[in-house]
Amino acid sequence: MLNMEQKVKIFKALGNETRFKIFKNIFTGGYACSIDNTKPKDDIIAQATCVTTIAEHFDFALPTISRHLKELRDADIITMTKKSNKIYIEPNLDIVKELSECFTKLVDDYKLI
Amino acid sequence: MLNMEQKVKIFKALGNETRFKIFKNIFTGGYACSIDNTKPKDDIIAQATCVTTIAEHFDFALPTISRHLKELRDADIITMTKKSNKIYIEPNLDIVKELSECFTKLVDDYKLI
DNA sequence: AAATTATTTAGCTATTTAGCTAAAAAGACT
DNA sequence: AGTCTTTTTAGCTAAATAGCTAAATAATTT
Repeated sequence: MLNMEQKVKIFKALGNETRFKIFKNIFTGGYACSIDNTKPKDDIIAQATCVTTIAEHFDFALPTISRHLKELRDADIITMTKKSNKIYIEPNLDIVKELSECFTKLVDDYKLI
Repeated sequence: MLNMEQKVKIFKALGNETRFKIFKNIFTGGYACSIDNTKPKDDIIAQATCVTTIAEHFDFALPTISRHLKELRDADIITMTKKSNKIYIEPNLDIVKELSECFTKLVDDYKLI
């Protein structure tokens, strides 16, 4: 279960327009499933999400995007996997699922008060 | 439906330890259901959540708590209702529910990719 | 009308954040 | 070895944030 500190970190990470958009892009970009574990490791599609690919969708300098990605990774809502000199990025479904359950529980529990 | 700007605002509001704790306190404090609309207006319990009551749970000055509450209200995740010279505070269940559904949808949709 | 209670506003300071450019690091390719 | 690609680190600045105290506002009570 996510502790409070982890939750606050996630909210802080998503509480910035640029990072929110990056996160959304990673989640819904279509090319996001670059290296998921159910596939053989060398099955990486051409447009797989790496830092540069993501940065192309934004009007900020590459290091800025790199820093934002670091923050999303520190909050554990994305994963970054190095393969050769690129870094492949995916959403961390498990954590997002946990967060989702937190909210569901919060709302459900409140109905009992 | 919550638009992006609203979501970012909510995340920013919850992405601070103090505000997160305040929010949690409002949600789970037990005295939170002070003036819900299903009850007659004068049925306000003695310990109903008002700014001072909340502030008592924290080691920060009252104006600091007041500002944090304003931010939670601006993010629309709590309501603040003035009655005589006190302000009664409650979670905004509708918005929290919407947020909850967002996450559920995000996770569910991703499974289809 | 004066005092008390509850809350916000104003104005300050220290810290953090978000952006930038330039340079460094780590691999891969020729 | 040298070059190209990908990403991070360093170091800077402007703006935002989170805390404080003192003062203002608004309503109630005496």
